[in-house]
Amino acid sequence: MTDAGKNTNTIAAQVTGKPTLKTISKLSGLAVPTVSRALSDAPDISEKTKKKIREIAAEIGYVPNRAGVRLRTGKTLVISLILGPDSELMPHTAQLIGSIARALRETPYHLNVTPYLPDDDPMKPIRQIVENRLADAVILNRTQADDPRVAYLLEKQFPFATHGRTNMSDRHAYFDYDNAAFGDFAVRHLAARGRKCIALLAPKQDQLYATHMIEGALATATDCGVSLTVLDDVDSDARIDEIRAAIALRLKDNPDVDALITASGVAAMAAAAGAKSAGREVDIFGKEATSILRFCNPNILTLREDAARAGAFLAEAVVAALNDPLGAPKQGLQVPSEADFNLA
Amino acid sequence: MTDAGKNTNTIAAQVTGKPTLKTISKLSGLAVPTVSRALSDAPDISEKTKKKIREIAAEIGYVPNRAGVRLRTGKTLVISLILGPDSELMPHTAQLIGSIARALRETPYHLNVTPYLPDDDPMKPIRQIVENRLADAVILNRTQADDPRVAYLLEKQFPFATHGRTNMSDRHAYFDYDNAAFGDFAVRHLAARGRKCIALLAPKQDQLYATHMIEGALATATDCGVSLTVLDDVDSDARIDEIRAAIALRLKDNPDVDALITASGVAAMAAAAGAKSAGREVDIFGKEATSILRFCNPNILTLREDAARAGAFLAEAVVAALNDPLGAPKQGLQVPSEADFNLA
DNA sequence: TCTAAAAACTAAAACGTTATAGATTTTTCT
DNA sequence: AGAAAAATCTATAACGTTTTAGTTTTTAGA
Repeated sequence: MTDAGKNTNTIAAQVTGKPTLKTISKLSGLAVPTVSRALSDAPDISEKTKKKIREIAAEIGYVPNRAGVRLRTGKTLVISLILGPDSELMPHTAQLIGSIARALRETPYHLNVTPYLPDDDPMKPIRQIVENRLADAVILNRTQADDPRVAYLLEKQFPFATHGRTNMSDRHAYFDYDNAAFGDFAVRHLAARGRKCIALLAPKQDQLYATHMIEGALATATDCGVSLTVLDDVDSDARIDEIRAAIALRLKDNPDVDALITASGVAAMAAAAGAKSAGREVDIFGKEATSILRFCNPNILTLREDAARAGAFLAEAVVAALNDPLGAPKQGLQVPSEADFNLA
Repeated sequence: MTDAGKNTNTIAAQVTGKPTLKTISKLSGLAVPTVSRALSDAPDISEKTKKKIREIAAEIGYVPNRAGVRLRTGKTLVISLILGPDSELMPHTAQLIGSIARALRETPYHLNVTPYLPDDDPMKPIRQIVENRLADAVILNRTQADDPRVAYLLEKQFPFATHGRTNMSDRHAYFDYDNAAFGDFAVRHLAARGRKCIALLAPKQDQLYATHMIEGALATATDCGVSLTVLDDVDSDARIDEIRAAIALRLKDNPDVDALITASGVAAMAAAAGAKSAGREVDIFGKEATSILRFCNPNILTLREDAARAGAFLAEAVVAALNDPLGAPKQGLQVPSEADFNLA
């Protein structure tokens, strides 16, 4: 009744099924390519036409069919996050994933998770993605200094960004925690608390983050006039019980150590337990994602690593690389600040 | 030199670019649709032809182009995991994601992560996926008893599986932790330790998992002859400091309580802190994902919730639903066992 | 006013797949 | 052997998009 007098119903009402370019084409009387070019703001379409087409598209809620785009252009509109088995155990991985996915919502890209197993070749998922064009870009979660995946992606000129630096970092987008600044901060703080003999827990493998941490810590230790030992045969990525046992042993070997710096919250916890079992009273300074340690073991000093920020940055970096393949890769560091610090 | 005498190079060597059905068609002398039907094991292709085509496909490493399939069939080969903002804070979310993705590797499906924000309408991502066919199925991470997303998906007959039961659970695939058994286990264990007056920490909202926990705990409490109080105005999902404060208050109100059951590891930790600040000596029994509490606070009793198993199950369940839409939905419960138990 | 140039639009083709309907070959039956 | 039936294969078309190479229309220039 209400619109009985009108001979033109709303455009939207005339549409049945999911709208396509063809729908808009019929509605506007213009050819399909014209509609396509209008929506992509091509220069050879008049402003008047563009406006009309955009209006119709908005009214009927046109959304491009991804399969069509993908088939025609070869672009997948997918960004793949490569997840190693250790990633799943890191407390901040979920935040990383969530924040990447959330940032990508502002873009046409969707986030895809590609896992590999401990006994898998880490190259396999990457190669599959590149060779079968399963994604337009990838994000690597935990990189090593000399990461073969990074070398491969660089060689193939496949867009990517990494969480963690590598030896090839000048050539790719990354986000990393500033572990040198962390080392500095930790040593400075421990020195201010009157500690004189600090030990730093480093992984067995030659990891770049450990290198940075050690560099930062060593420089500041010299500065502050405290001693710094690197316990470099303890694997921070090892199981918590192993770390505890190793720490206890090391403390016995180093009777003067009165403070410990660790690379993760889990290691900090293990260190606290190890110190306790060795009957030693030491300060522990760790880096953690959740700031739950403050609660669980208030004697542990921590700096918070912001996974959400990392994810948002990586998403932006990788999209920037896609939009401008020749531009300089976006690189970010989270410099720890007082605000990230959990006082004991 | 080595193969100079051969007039037939390997087939693979003749192929340039990414192989398609057309490539196989040319190589085999058969029409493209024949190749397609052979690879999909259609009944009207001879075994001899199938064998030949499969061999060629294997040799040149043919992988179907997803865009082609998607455009033609409407199938996306994507399964989407819906991630709420709270999911990111749960310690087992990363494991859940990883295990789903890993299980899907055995299938043609890829895992896609779709997040929503605290102030977003939780229905929005679901509606987008269903309306724009962005995935063939979805997995919901944390469901409420009366989840509107579940109602919507059921109405639309869109395939899905949930992590956590709902009021409509008989009609959809799910995996859940058996919280009734957890309640039973916890009460039984605490009673065996000589505790007489147990309090159970339940969320403010009417959550199904809490209902189950309470049911299980109550029944067993009667059985064991211990008293059980439900502290039902404490939100287990609240911030850790709030829980601590609330617990401390509640303990003062209930001077006889000598044990606490919580739904999560975080809550258990908060409860431990609350008990301490109230100057009370109580047993804490919680459910956790990482079994790190045993290390961090060895006084907390926990049962381990296996997120990896949940993920694997959900992946299988959702693929089963896609393969057989009319079949009975797959439903799984993780029944806690002694093996999952961390002794104090 | 007529022509040349610029602007605005369109026709056709292609990306890789699969469904439908039809064509060919082979087998079976009388 | 010939016809009918069964088995096997193929031609065509379509999914929705964008690119290329036009074609038509408008504007500018003389």
